[in-house]
Amino acid sequence: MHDIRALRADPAAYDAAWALRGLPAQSPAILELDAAVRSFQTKSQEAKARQNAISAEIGQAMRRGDQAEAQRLKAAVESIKSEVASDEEWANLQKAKLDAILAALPNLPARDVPHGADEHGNVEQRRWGSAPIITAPKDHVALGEGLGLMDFEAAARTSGARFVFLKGELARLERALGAFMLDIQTREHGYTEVSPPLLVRDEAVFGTGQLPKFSEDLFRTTDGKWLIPTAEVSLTNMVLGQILDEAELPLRLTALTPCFRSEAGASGRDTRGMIRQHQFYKVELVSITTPEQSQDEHERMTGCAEAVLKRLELPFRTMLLCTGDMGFGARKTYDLEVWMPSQETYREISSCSNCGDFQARRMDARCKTAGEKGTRFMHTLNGSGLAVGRTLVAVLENYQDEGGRISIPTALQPYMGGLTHIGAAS
RNA sequence: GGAGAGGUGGCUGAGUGGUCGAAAGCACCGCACUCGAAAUGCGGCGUACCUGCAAGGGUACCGUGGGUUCGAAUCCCACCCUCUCCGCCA
Repeated sequence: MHDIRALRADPAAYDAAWALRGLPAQSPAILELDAAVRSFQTKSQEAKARQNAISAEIGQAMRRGDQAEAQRLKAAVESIKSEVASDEEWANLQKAKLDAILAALPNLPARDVPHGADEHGNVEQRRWGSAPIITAPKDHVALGEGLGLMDFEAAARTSGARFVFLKGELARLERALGAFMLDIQTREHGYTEVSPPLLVRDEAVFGTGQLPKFSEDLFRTTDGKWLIPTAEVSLTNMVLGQILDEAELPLRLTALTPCFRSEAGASGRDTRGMIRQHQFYKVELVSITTPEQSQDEHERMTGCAEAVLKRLELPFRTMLLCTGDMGFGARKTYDLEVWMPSQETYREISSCSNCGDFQARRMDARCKTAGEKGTRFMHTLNGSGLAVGRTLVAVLENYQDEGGRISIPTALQPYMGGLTHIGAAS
């Protein structure tokens, strides 16, 4: 959500920032509605003040038993009443239009975000590790099915496209990865582990920005709740409507949860394999900070995500997303992309965003210093640390050998009961 | 799912149609007293928005949204949430 007062003060800056995201100028329509809202609000409030004054007089007349005077005043208030009602109705109507526009407009990019129309404008920040040398690498589907531990056909029968059954060591590998990541983030990076609700209400999904614009990307239950597309929704909304003491910040929260996405706009993309599923596990990182802390926290969080890939010895690169490729709520985003040997390319495995006060305004989540007057909106950040499904794919592909066996990354072996390989014994 | 109770300011808790944005207590802030502190006394102490150069003025908010009324924390309707008991259940 946007600060209408800041927009009023410098509409050109807003239009310029939205232009970087490919949007036409928004401020003329917004300012016109805003002016209409305020003029009718002022009118109705002034009329209401007159009405309240007369109502008080009626009270006094009734008290001293002057029925005639009371009746006279009641008649006098009639016309004011209808005036109040019509002005108020019109103000509310314009306000609703204004809110609808503001709620659907994306966050403004931070100043240091590179300009660009799409992913080609993203800028590589750093690169870690080197691609393993594998002759004729198989993709994770061939590997998983070859091991007899990955079954897309059975999943299609039970659930349709974009689902999978993992079995045996692969099911365990998924569980191991989740636990491994969670342990790193909680024990080494100071995040508090949370087990959050997977179903949330409209307010929560509005707060993080998936509603009202992106409802078609989500699954909805018959009683009107939403399956979370990421634990970001549950975790960030823990502060919905709250006022926190700044001394408590930053809040660092992490959760391992399933994520549910309809992938409505992605038909035909990544149809093969586990890259793009309706359901996947992810370890999410969320930080709630003061306005001063969020920039440093963003770098820190990105490092927390990178640490997992380093520990697993998976080659990756860190990209700074350009203005045209960022998500709705983000001011600045780093994507982590892991090397996928079968595709000979890097694929997104984590996305770390600083949302500034954008989500906090939508959630009405504020902070204050104890003893001081006034509140400020918090800053919120979220990042994957990491997407478990895609990490599993990356492990399979990067750790395969010619025979289709998978060696287990050293750091992960304790989580696999000491197992060193999946596949034929050696 | 059935029956009942209830949601008031940072907290406890009064208030069932008129000067209630809301008693009182606690907490907090300032001042006085004190060498200092405690205790005590006095004063202050919500949020958002509109308007105004400012001082100030105004509107709204007692779970949420509607309604009745000249006037609603108080009456009516719907919804949300919490608690108790019964049933069912991982």
